[in-house]
Amino acid sequence: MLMEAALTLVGRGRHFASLGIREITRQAEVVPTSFYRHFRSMDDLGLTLVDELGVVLRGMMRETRANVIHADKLMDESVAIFVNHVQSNRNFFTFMAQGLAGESQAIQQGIRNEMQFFARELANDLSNLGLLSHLSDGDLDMTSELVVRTVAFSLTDILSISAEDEEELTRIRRQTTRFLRMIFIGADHWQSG
Amino acid sequence: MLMEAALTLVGRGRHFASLGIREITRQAEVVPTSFYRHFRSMDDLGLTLVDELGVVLRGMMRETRANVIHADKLMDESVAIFVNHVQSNRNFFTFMAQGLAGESQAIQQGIRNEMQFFARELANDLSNLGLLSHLSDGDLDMTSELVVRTVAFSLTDILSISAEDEEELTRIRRQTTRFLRMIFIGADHWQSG
DNA sequence: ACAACTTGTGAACGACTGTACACACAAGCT
DNA sequence: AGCTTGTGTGTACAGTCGTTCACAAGTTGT
Repeated sequence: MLMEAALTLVGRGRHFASLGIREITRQAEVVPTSFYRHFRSMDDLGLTLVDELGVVLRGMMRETRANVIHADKLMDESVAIFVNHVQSNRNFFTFMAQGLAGESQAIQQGIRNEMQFFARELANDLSNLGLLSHLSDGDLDMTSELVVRTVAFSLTDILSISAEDEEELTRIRRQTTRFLRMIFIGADHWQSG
Repeated sequence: MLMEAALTLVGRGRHFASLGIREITRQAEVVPTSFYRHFRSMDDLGLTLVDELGVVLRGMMRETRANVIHADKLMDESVAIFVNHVQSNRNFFTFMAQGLAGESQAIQQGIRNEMQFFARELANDLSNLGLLSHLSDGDLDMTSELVVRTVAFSLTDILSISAEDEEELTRIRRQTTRFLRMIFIGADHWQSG
C-alpha cells in the first residue's frame, strides 16, 4: 500500500515534503509507474492521508467518550488515551505534526480543519457533561481550542523522544495534564463578556 | 548569501527539508560548488539558521521588555510586538515553525532549546515584575512554558494567512490575547503543591 | 464467452541531483 | 615580494528524479 509506505518513511524520520514518488513506490515494492494508478500527485496522496487521519482522530474521540465517565479523572484519563493513541499510530501523528507547517497549503488546511472539528466536538462534550456551564458558547469554543492546541503541542514532545522511553513519557503525560488543569482553572474563573 | 537564499525559498512556500544544495546556490546566484565553502551539509546550514533565529528571538525579548512597563497592558502589547516581529521576519519564523517537526533532529532540538530559553526568561521577567508571586519556581516555569507554546502555535496561524490580511491578523491577535488571559487567570488561582 | 476496467510492468526520455577536482583571483601577513 | 587563506568558477560523473507510453494479467459485469 502506497499510503502505508509513505507513513513508514515518515516514521523513519523523513519529512513528507521531501519524499519522492520513486522513493515511495520503492518502499511499497512496486514499480514507479504504479503510483499514478492511485494518486495524481504527492499532494493527492497527502490529502488522502489527512482523510485517514480524520478516521484515527474520530476513533480516539470515541474511545475517550466511552472511558471518561467521572469528571474528576477526566484529564488524566483523556491525556492517557491520547498518549496511547499516539504511540500506536506514531507514523500517522508524525505526519500530522509535519503537516501543520508543511509545504502543501491544502494539507495544512486539512489538518487544521480536523483540529477545529475536534475542538468543536470537545466543546459539545463539555457542554453535555455540564462542565464550564457558566461560559458563553464562544468562550467555551475558545477554551476547547486552547485545550486542543496544548495537546497538539504535546504531540511534538512525544514524537521527539524514543517510543520506549517510559520515563520521559510519564513526564510528558504529567506536564500535559498540568497544562490542561491550569487552563480549566482559568476557564472556571473566566467571566464571559 | 546562502542563508538568505534558503530563507527566501522557505518564505516562498517551500519546506526546508525539501531544499537542495543546487537549488539554494541557484537562488543565491552562485555556482553549486560554492556551497561547500561555507557549509558542510544542509544540516549545517540549518543549524546556523537556528543560531540566527536565536538572535531574532533575543531581539524580540529585548523590545518586549523595553515596551511593557504597565502590567495592565502587558498581554496586548506583548502579543502585538510578537505579531510585528513575525511580520517583519516572516521567513525566519516560517523556518522555525517548519523546524519544530522537521526532519533533522538536531535542528528540531535547537529550536526546542530556543523556546525553552525563552520560557525561562519569561519566568524570570514575571518574577521581577512581582507577577504570579504566589507560584513556586516550578509552577512559574510551567506557566511560562504554556504561554510560550500557545504563542508559538499562534505563529502557525499567522503564517497560514496572507501577510496583508489585516482583518484576519487582528482576529489572531485577539484570540492569542484571550488565550494568554485565560492562562494567567488559571495561574492566578493555581495552588502550588 | 466476451468486453470493460483496474492494477501492475518494463523500457525510455530529458532534466536534475550531490559531490569531486583542478584552477583563478583577491586579501592579509611576513 | 612571496606565501597562505578564503572564496568563487568550470567541468565532469554517476546516480536519481518525474513522467510518458505500450503492453500484460487479473477481476467484474453481462
